Amino acid sequence: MRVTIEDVAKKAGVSKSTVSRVMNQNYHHITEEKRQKVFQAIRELDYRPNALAKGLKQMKTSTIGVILSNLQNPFWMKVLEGIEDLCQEEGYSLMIVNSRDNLAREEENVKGFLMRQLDGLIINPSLGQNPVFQSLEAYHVPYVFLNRKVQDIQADTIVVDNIKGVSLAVDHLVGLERRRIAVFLYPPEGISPRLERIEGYLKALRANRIEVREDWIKIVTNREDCRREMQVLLEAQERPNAILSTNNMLTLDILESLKESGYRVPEQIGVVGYDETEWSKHLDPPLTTIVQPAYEMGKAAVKRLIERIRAKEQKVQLAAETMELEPSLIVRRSCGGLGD
Amino acid sequence: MRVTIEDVAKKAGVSKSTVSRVMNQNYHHITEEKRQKVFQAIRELDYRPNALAKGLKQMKTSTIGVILSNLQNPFWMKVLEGIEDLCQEEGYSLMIVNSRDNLAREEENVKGFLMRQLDGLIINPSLGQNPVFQSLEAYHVPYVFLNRKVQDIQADTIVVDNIKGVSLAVDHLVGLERRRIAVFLYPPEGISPRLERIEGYLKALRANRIEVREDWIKIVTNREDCRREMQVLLEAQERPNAILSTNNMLTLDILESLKESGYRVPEQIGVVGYDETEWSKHLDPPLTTIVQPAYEMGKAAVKRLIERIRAKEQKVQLAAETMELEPSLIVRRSCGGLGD
DNA sequence: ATGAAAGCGCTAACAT
DNA sequence: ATGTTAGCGCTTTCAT
Repeated sequence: MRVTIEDVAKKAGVSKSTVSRVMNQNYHHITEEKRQKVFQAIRELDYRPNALAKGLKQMKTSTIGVILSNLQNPFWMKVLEGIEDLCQEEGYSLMIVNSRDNLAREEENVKGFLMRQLDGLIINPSLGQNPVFQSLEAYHVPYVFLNRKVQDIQADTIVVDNIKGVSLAVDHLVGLERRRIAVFLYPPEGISPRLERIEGYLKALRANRIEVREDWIKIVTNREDCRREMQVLLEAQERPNAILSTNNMLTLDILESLKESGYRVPEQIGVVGYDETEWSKHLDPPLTTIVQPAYEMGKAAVKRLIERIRAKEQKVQLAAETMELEPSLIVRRSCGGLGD
Repeated sequence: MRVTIEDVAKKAGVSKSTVSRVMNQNYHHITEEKRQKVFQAIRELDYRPNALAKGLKQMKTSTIGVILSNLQNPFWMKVLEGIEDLCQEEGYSLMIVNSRDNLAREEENVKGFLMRQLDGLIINPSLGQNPVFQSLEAYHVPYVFLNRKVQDIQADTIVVDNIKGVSLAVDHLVGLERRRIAVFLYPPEGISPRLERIEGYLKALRANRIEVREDWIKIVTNREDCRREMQVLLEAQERPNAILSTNNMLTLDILESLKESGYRVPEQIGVVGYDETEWSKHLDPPLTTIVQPAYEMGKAAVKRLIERIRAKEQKVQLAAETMELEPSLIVRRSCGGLGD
């Protein structure tokens, strides 16, 4: 059988409560002698308290659930690192799941977390609207949304300023006399960062007095699509001299499509990527990217979530907040102009 | 308050047991009428059973814990995908943690999982020996090791044939008349894949009647180190004409060091990487890599783990097994010879 | 076919 | 300072 608190109590010759108190540092005036006995028994039996029983009794699990929409994307791994670091510091364990941008999976994940009585949730929502999010409110579970804003739900949300990010890139390109800028993105589908990036693109062009060309806004769903659209773009009479990518996976497809078409970067066409990764500097050519503060984003989410958990414990209301972080730009060689 | 089984029972006008039976499809001859009532109550109250209570009672959680040593490495994300897919199919939830190759963190993680009464563990061990692994045996928790063999512990282990992997690479290089092969690796420190890859290197050289040069075996710990060792290598009188990397992160550092030294790949020196990634084909030049079947590895681990969980339930013994998967080679341009 | 009740392992209020 | 006990929410045996 498994070792329980009862076994420890017997071995130490004390009651369960005493063991419990020792375990939880409630040294409610416990004699040093008994304390030592308990410690010894715990060690000898290699006792580990049953977290289920403890959680059931205390109505809290000291565990935070994280639902990410895409674990393959290294951006999220950086975010996760921030989450992990702060959680560890604050004494929370983590339960991480991957919704893979799939509504059904996301719903499963939320339900699973709800049943497990997690203390709080950090969610990078798959798509605009998942009905299951309503349950979050009904269940009074503290939660924070990451990166994507969810319509019709008043909730804490940590985002990065996408308008600013894109404008950083556009201004950089314009500074290099590359004013003929096409943009590639995945289908917006109501997903806030995508919408905002396209909005930022339009705004930035306008600010630079560049006319918008609808046919230079390329919405693609996969590699094939990207390749096809790239061909259309490059075979047209008027060609862009720069491409703005809005996603780091998409950037790889763009680079590949360009390479296949025999286009040289940056000589014939410049490329700006979104999200800095380990390999950005190793691409051919090294990539100029818009950097989002991923690690900080993770930390910010945990910080806010813990505030919310505490507020709930103390039964105080907290208004929903949107926290916006600042992106920046790393200039490498993919847009030329750096004397190479 | 939270909705409990009692609330559902009251609302449906039945006992808790009946609700429980309906929930768990133990339709132990329950009248259709009551069943419907229960379903309705569940729906109206948006009831979700408390997993802690359920787990406590049933002594199982239907949850598998995964301890990975490095979430930053995309190789592990692929493994994770395999794990996720099979777990979902088999009705298990997942709890994923990141030990970051840190013994203390790993110990915390194992203990946490033990306390949470998870049904089984999949562990990519940080280092050769973690004393906490002894607890796994003592607690009779089913577990499987991934990728790294742990000494002195008889346990199921899923690995990839590293000797074969390296020999694939060496033979490829030799076929391209690149017989002067240096190898880079992280400090072996008793970590089996590292030891095996270096062993494979020695074996493969011998098989090709190439003399081993100790000074071409470079053990590095980080980027700086890699850069320094690369300089030593390239400034020597006799220089290698190929480099074998043994890790995908290390490959990036190698490429960077080479670039800094002004060396052209593959013209002056060929490079083979370990582990295929999204970006391998986008590197400069596109990278020839040894591919490990990551997804299959994840699936294999879960498959074996579930066998073990079942065996435990039925109280049958299972002998520890080591399952070895086969690597392969993707040839691109980083070793030249492909008519470019 | 269904309900009553015990009990999983723990904590915390209450008693001493 | 420490022990006794009730109870967290569920499943499951045992009655009926």
